Amino acid sequence: MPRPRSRLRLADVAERAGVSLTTASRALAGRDGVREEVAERVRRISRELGYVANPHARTLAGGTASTVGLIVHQIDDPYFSEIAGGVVQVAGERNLIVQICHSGRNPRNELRQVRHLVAQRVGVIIIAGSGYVDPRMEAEAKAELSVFQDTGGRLAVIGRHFLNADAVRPDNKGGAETITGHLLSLGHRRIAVAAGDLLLSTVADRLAGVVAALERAGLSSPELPVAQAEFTRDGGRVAAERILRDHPDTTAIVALNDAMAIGVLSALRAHRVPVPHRMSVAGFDDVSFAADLAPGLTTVRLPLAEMGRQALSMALRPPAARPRRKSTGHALVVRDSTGPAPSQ
Amino acid sequence: MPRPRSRLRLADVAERAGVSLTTASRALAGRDGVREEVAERVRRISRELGYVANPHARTLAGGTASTVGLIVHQIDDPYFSEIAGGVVQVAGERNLIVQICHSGRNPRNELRQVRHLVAQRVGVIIIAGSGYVDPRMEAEAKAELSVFQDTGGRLAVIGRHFLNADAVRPDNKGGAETITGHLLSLGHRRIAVAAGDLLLSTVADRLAGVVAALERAGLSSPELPVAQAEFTRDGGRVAAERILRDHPDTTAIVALNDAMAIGVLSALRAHRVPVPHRMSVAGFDDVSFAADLAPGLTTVRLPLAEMGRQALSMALRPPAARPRRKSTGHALVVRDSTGPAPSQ
DNA sequence: AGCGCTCGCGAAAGCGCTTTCGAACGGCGG
DNA sequence: CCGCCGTTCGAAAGCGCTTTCGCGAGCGCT
Repeated sequence: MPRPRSRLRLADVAERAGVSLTTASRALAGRDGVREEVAERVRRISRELGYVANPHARTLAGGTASTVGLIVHQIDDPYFSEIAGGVVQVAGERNLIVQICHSGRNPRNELRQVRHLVAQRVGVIIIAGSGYVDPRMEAEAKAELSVFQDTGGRLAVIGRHFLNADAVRPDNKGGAETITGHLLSLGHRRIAVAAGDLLLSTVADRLAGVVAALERAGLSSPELPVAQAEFTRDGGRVAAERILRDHPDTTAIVALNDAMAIGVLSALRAHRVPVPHRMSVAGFDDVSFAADLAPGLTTVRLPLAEMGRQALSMALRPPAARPRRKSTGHALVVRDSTGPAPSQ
Repeated sequence: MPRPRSRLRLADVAERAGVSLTTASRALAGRDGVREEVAERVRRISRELGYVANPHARTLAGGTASTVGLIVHQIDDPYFSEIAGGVVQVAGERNLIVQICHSGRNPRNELRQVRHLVAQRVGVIIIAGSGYVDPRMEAEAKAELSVFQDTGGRLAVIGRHFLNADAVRPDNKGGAETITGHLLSLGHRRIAVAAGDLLLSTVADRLAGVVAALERAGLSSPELPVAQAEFTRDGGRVAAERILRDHPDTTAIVALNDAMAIGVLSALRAHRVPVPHRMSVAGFDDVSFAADLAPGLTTVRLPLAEMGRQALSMALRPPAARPRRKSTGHALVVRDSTGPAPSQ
């Protein structure tokens, strides 16, 4: 589909302002070497004409696009959509454009998306969501991203480890310790975990937190029942079924994210297991509607939107000598899905 | 941040293949005028070298970017993130890039985003979410979008009216009639509505459906209590408060989307109004976690992800003479938030 | 053999912008 | 009054790609 020539070029603005293309460019870019009076005139004319630069031309000439690539596992997962909300907000304020890609929790796919973004010459890449402990994939992605950084690209990651990248890191281990401690203090001793793929670093970290809390309480962790399934609502359902079957005397389930917790609650409802009287359920993330579930979900609050905002803000700051780390706080949010352990 | 020259140019591929730039370009684009044997060689070399075209150069030279712009009110609203999920999925399959913008339900902002996308030379724009009945704004946006279409851009809208655009249209009126009918059949007569901004076409359409159902049942609609507030969870809370205060004998509230329904439920819980025994609540959209609320939300199911998929697929098909319309089905989903009207 | 075709390919002209390099100008000291 | 410098601006060279135009070769035809 052939498009007619662009509607309004910088040359048009320059002509109207009675200056050269060069001067117009400099004026609008705020470069110096242009008398303030002239610059102002160019800006005014540009505004009057409604001129908007062609970003492709700009990128081609200049090197880097004013675009940020955001890689999430799945945008319709509230965890990611809330993070994305934060990213899009900051981007909007700075007139940047956000490109969204799904990695679908698939390392190969993620690599592909990274390649895509690099080919696009985006200026910033933000990767949200856990990395894979799978070393081979991780290595390939790392290689690709290092090239990206070496050529001036800015990288920030949320909730995963990555050498040389600015990182926003929720305290997964600490949060898991906190919530496990909450259950212990309610008297629970037979605790089970609904976990996602253990190769996901987030899952591994949170699980480590649960184990740490149990050990600190003097409970031997080797026998900790860990039901591994997808890190989603359906996975939570599956995990809960398995726990009910294999460890029927469990009194509390820690789901390693809210999505799984929802699945767990749903499975428990199907099995007519009263929550929290017979079984306590805890989640992690505090996605926006955790409060509205039946029953309200006790969980660990992570400032998701804020994390997205911080990631982009960090990436946008001039590159530091050493990668920045921003640890986010977490807070225990007690609602109705947890209660005292049944007195047996 | 100056970037070194691109890693690999089409010229490099052409040289290695022993053909001219022109031929290489044609070969990779699948244009004819190049012997199959030569084309195959170019493709092979390109693959071996891992060549990826610079999309900005391509756009600049060619006219249109292989990018789709998606305008949503707010990406962390499940209604939109589920739609976005569908769009991103189809885009991923076709190697397109999705750019997300927030309009924040603000007409002026939406216009700004449209301008931005047009300036970006995106090939496709998808606008999700209701339009504004505000004629002035709408007119400006229409002008902008018409230019976009005239210059070969493809436009699709979801859930709003727009001349000349392919559209995916949930049956807002019909769905609202259905759910109102459900409440009527449960014996409710004093029904109130929690509505968003009436200037939003979605709100207007759904409200019309409620009114139509009531009129068909012989109930005079002029006295229908309509509490207008933001089209969000908070708005739902506000609307519920107002309904409880001004129309204390109401037995059922129709919220015009699930977000408001959640707010309504939350307000009712705060006021200790038992749902559904004292008050039935119905929503609209069936966002993914409506089933997990307390109590499970009776609502109208819209195939949100599918709507996103359809919108992009439609926009990608070669332009038709007349704009395409795709009406989506809807289904009443009865859960626990609605029940028989209290016997007074 | 000579003519006009078609077919396959390459040279070159942009697309709209940024940036380098050099020109013009005015002010200054010598 | 001349030369030098700093400042302000413009001409032009790309950035990497697509596309128009034209050339030359090979074909069938008269």
